[in-house]
Amino acid sequence: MAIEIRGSNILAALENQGYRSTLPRREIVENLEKRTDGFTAEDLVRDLPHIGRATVFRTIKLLLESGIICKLSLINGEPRYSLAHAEHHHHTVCVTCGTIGEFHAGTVERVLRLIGNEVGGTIIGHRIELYISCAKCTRENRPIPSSAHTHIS
Amino acid sequence: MAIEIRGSNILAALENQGYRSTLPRREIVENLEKRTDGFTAEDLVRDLPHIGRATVFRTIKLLLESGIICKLSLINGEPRYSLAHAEHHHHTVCVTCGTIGEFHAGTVERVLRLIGNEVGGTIIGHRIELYISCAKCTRENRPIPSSAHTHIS
DNA sequence: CAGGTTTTGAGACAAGGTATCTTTATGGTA
DNA sequence: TACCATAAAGATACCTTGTCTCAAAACCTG
Repeated sequence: MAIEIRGSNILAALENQGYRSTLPRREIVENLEKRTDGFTAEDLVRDLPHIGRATVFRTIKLLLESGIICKLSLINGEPRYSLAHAEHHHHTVCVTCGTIGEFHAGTVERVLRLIGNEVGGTIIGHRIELYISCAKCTRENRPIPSSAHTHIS
Repeated sequence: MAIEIRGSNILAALENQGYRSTLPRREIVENLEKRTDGFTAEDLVRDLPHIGRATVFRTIKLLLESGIICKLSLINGEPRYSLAHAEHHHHTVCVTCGTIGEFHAGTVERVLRLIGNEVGGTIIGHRIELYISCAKCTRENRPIPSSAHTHIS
């Protein structure tokens, strides 16, 4: 039931922006609402083989622009999408199992704003990803890929 | 002269890691040292047509792993490389002209460390990009592409 | 300068995404 | 409810950013 409500919310959000509620869009939204972790565009393509690849990508773009999903990078740069649970937030990404979490930190935002002012010009926004080995992977002693360290600034 | 010295430093760094100092590598290093802003792999390929594309990408990888250059994302996700001027730092990226700057903020690092601890697990690293309209673009009233706002979390 | 190892270049391949073009679905309206 | 203008879908070609393979060339060391 909760899912039903959520689904209609997302579609309603799209409709409010002037987009039509079509069958492919409904199926894509329904599919990604079942997901509790990051996913790729190809995941959706595989799951919904009767929907064209282009449509999947177009819908992803729409959902990104509406802030319903976010796009983020694994430590090696691979893209992942994830449902947005909060208004403004960033992601923790486990480098070994790929699990994605959300966090928000006012302090970081404030500091970035200060830096932006120092640099001069106008702040548009920022991108932050925090790479971790998650609690579970750490507990299970899952090895950190050595390549991990070469990927981050 | 300064460039000469720098060039040999970079090549020396590669040699210290067991890599050979070859003509293509020397030319690539020389080329990217002339650059004062972000560049793409294709920029190098175009500039050095007698060097194979694979070699350019292989050398970029080497330089990334040695921390000599960094890889970052424009606001739309397009990759850019830039010479690393400081040990650990992040980048400001102008969304209108693409100019790239560096900054370092201990506060941000500290806060991210705290967040990592809260989440549990082990911190591996982070990625931060601060998107701005740089001082020059702001002064000249260069319009922010509206798409800019749809690309950031 | 011979020999073993690294590196290169050419080109095929792969992932992730966009553009184009024709056909189909949708939603408003008579 | 049927009609119509328009938005969206599907198929497919294409693009960008890389990576892989494999034979040939370049390096270094003795």
